[in-house]
Order: sequence, then C-alpha cells, then structure tokens
Amino acid sequence: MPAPKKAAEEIQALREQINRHNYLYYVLDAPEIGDAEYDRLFQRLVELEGKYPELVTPDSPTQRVGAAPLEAFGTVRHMFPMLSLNNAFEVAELQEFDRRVKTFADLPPGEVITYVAELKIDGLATCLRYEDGLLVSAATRGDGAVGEDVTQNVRTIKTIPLRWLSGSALPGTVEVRGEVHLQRSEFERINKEQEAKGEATFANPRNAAAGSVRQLDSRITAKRRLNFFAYEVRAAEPRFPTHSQGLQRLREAGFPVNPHSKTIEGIDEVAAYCLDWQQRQGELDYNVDGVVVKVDEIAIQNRAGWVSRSPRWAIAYKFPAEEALTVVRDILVSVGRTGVLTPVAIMEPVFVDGSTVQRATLHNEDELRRKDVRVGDTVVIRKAGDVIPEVVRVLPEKRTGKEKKFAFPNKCPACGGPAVRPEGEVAYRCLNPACPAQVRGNLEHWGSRGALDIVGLGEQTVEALVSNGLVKDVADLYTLTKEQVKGLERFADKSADNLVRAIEGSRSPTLARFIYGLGIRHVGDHVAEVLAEHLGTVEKFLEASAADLSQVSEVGPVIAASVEEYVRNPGSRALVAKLLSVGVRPQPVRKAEVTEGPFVGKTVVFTGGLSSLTRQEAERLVKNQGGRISSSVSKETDYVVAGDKPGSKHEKALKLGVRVLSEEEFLRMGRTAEH
DNA sequence: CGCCCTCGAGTTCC
DNA sequence: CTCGAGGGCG
Repeated sequence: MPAPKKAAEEIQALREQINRHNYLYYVLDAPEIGDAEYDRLFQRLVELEGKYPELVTPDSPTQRVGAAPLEAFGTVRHMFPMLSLNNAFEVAELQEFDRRVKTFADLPPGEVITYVAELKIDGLATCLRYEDGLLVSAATRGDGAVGEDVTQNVRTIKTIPLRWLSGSALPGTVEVRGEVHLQRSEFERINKEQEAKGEATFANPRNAAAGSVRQLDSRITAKRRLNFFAYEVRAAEPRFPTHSQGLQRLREAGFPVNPHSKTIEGIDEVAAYCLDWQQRQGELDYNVDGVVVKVDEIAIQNRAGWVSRSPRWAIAYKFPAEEALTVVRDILVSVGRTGVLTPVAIMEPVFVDGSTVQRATLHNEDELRRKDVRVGDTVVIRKAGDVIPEVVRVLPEKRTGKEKKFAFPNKCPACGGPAVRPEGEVAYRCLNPACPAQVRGNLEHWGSRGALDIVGLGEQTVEALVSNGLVKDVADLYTLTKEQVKGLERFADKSADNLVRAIEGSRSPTLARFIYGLGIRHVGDHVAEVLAEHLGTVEKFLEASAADLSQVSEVGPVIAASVEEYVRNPGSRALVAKLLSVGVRPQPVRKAEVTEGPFVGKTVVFTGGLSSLTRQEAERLVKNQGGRISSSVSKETDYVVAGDKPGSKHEKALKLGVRVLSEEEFLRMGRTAEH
C-alpha cells in the first residue's frame, strides 16, 4: 500500500522542524523549544517512518544514530588535495609571511592585505562531500590526497547538516572542510564513562575525537557528542571571490563556523589577534593550538601561489607548546645505517601533550654544545610538531655541580672503530663498513617500505638474523630457508613461513627500488627514481659515470660522484653481483616508445613559474612523450614554455624566433598527445 | 653567489 | 618533524 500523501507531507514538515531546532540548539546554542517538545517531534517522525519505511531518506534526522559496525574503512579520494600549512611561532614570522605574499602576488610593499584569522582547532581535519546539497561522504585527511571513509561516523555528528539548508545549496559536487573535535567538558564525561567501564581513558580531547571518528561501530560514535567547525568550501568552479564570503555561505547553509573567525586588515592587526587569543585560549571549551591566517581574496591567493604542497597565502601561527620538566639520566649515542653518530638524551619518563616521553634526539655535537646538555641536568622538553620530543633548554639554576659534561666519542659505540667528523660537516661518522650497526641498518633499509618492502623484516627480525649469523648482507636474505628461520626465538612455523614468502615476493623489484635499497649516499627514493629513469637497467647502472649522471636534471656533482664511487667500489660491485646471482632481478625501466606527438625529437625549455603542475611534472610530461629538456635557449630549441614572470629565456626565444608556448597551450599539446 | 625549494637521514611513541 | 645539504635559477 503506497503511503498516503498526507503522511509524506507530515514527515517532510517534521524533518524541517527538527533540522531547524537541531541547528538552533547545537549550532547557535539558542533553543526555542524544550527537550520534551523536541523529543515529541522526533518520536512522531520515528513513528511515521516506521509505518512507511519507503519514505525514509538518508538525510532524515533519524539517520544519525549510527549503523552496524564496519569490517574496515574504505578510502575516498579528495577532489582537491588537503594541503598542509607552514608554521609561524613569532610575530616576526607573520610579518615575513606578509612580505612574501606581496612579493609573489606582485603587490607594493605598502599594500594593506585583508586577511581572515581563524582559531586553529585541535581536532581532526575532515572533508565532507555534498552532491546537490546532500551529504554523500566524509573522509579523514589521510595523506592529503586519499583519506579514510568515515561517513557512517560523521553522520552521527548533530551539527553537521545532512543536507544544506533549503535555498542555500551549491549545485553539483562541493567539498566542505572542517575540524571534528570534542569539547573539553564532553571529553571529561567520556573519560569518566570509560573509567567506570574499566576501559582505557583518552590522553586528550584530540585523541578522544580521533578515536571516536575511527570507530568501526558508529553506534559508539553516536554516543560521543562530537562537534564540528567548517573552515573551507570548495567546488570545481570557485564560487566566491573571497574566503570570507565562502564562510558566510557556510553559515547560511547551516554549518557551524567558528564564531571567532574574523576578517582583518593588515598583518599587524592579525598579530594582535593571535597574541590576544594566545592569552585567552583558556576561555574556550575546546582546545586550540594556534591561529590560521589566510589571504581573503582568492585572486591574490592564486597570484601568491603554492610551494610544493603548502599555499604561500596561508600560515598557521602556533601557540607555544606545552612544556614539561625532567632530568637527563644519560646520553647515549646511536649509530645509523650510514654510520652517523647521533646523541640521544635518556630522561626520567614524563607526560607531555598526550604521551609519556623518555628519549629525545640531541641531533649532533654542535647542537649538544649549543644547548650544553649534561647528564644530571634538569631540562625543559616539549613536542616539536605533534609527536617528536625535543629538548628546549637546560635550567642551569637547577645544577648541583654533580652534572657530567658529555664528551663526544671519537670511537663508534657499536664496533669500537674510529669515528671522524669531516671538516665542514656536523656529523661524526663510523668508517667501518662492516660495523654491525650499519649492517643491521642496511638490512632494515633494504626491507623498508620505499625499498624492497619486505613485510616482517623489522628491527627485531634483523637483529635475530644477524646475531645468529644467518645473514651478513642483503643478498643472504634470498638463500634463507624456512627451517633456518624456525630455529630463531619468537619464530614459529607460521611466522617463519611468512618471512620467507615475503622475501621471495621481493625478487623482482623495480630498478628504482633496487637502487634505493642499496643505500647509496645522497640517493633517497626520489633520486633513485630519477637515476633509474635515466639508466634503465642494472647493467647500465653498474657502468654509471659521474660525467654522464651530472647531465641529468636534479643530479648535481655531489650525487653524481657518490653514485660513481659506489659502482666503482669493489665491495659494492660484489654485493650487486651477489644479489643478481641469488636471483634478484631488478626490472628494466620500460620506456614506451613514443613515435608520434608534438614533443617527439623536440627540445623544450621552461621559464617562469607554472601554476597547475610543478616544473618537474612538466619535464616528465615532455620526456614521456619523446622530448628533451634543456635549461638554456638556443637555435636548437623547439619550444619555450613561458610561465608566470618569465625571465631572460623568454626574451632570447623571441629574439631567436623560437616558438613560445603559454602554460595553457603547453598543457593542451601534452594532453592531446596522451590520448 | 645568494635565494628558494626539495630531498635525505635521523628521530619518538603507540 | 627537523636539520643540513644539494640542485636549479636568476
């Protein structure tokens, strides 16, 4: 039996009323009706929807109670990458930021820029996707490009509209970014509850919010009153000329936008806002860790541009981090895989900012001297960034005279061999290539994610393999048998099998991973990729010369010399030969032969800044399509791509009559060729 | 040569 | 995340 029209109308009316009261209650904190009245409306809606299940829609307020647990989270690709921000810790850095914006946006130094200052909520950056005004997905930040799908959990957050308020929706697909967080009062309530249940408590509101959003059972999430502040709206076509107008529209659409966000003229007033809230942060019922400052006008934002993955037109002013006092019990020296000696302070365990800390790097001899850290000293520590502990300074007034100055060793603590600090460098290095610390480090590196990606070959396993004499170098891994591994402590049948299988599975790495895995000085994953692309095969790699390599973009004299030295060294040649003989087969780089297209056999030169892709991406595009890159313009040059603020190369191109392309024209040529 | 940016390498805790 | 150092450009 179809639902009567009257029921449908009543349901619609109830939803509108409930949404409105939700908004008044949760977002504006100004309810117009009492709880009993609200419950009556809600119950009536539940009743009608129970009677006519075909009328239940995903944006109904009854759909916020959570759903059955998930097995695992899926992933969502963000429409626009979620960027990271540069930090400022002092007013001077804000002024430097202001100066840079003007430089890059071509504005006179005297110009007064309009900024928007927003409190930086200490929660979880979350990206909501709406299609024609209806919430379709919610994702965590993840790596910036792809995040975890937490839609079920986010639907339970009462302040997040399941549908934009009528009349305010932007058509098409729109992303709303914001911060999911917990109020301090709610955090305390949850912890009391956890305690009563005998379950683990959360260290701070951020961890509690993160734990709640990453709950596989959204019914648990629904019981925690998570909150949300929206701070950005993005659509394929920019809809607003200023950031503040975007925020205004979010407010109109029913999103909670932080009430303290403020449009401010000039950086000096922005700095005053930052310092003011630094003082007053305790007045808020949620944690903030700073202020985000954005250029208001989108046109200026675009002119200021981006550096790598962070915008030049925004900065995070960070409040001073929580600090704690502790005592240095000892200073140890660790030896990395490259033989670098790094001093580490071992401290009385102390709780700072969500976790208990007892180690902190002291970086190197110079840093240690600068801070003058001695064993027995009382030190101030804090978290640099979110996790890494840092010794800020020593409190000399706490000294008793019994503290011991640390003498930096000139012997390697791992092998006892000589350690030297080359002129002009900050690090001491152990010179013994057979040093057990380096041997272990090389093995771990070989198995690491960016290299051969051997799951299970961690620190513990490497230690066990080496100390039992089963493995001396990375090639030995490939002749390990399950029986040998089973003889080790902690290795049962199953885990031994897993390890041997994981090693087997790594026999055909890409050439880039293979080169990276060898651990050549100055060759990280990126440079390894560049080298592999240029060399193509492991045979060519073994013949690499500095003269040839330094022609390659991104490879300078230092890297070129380092690689040549590696491939000439008899020890490393022997290792590569051994790897090949035990059946490791680095895959030659397959270059699809491009025979037609606009760039085949052409030489291209870039000048000026590109906006929609990086210089390196553009160069790769040309190379993939059979072209060559050159750094200077001559009559041999076929195209000069002139980006923003082109330099002298542009003039030279005009003089020589070389074809000049705009970024747009270049992209069009590249794209048509890709199909 | 100086500036800006990116990369490499080392590090902590759960 | 942070430091130091390498590479590219003007």
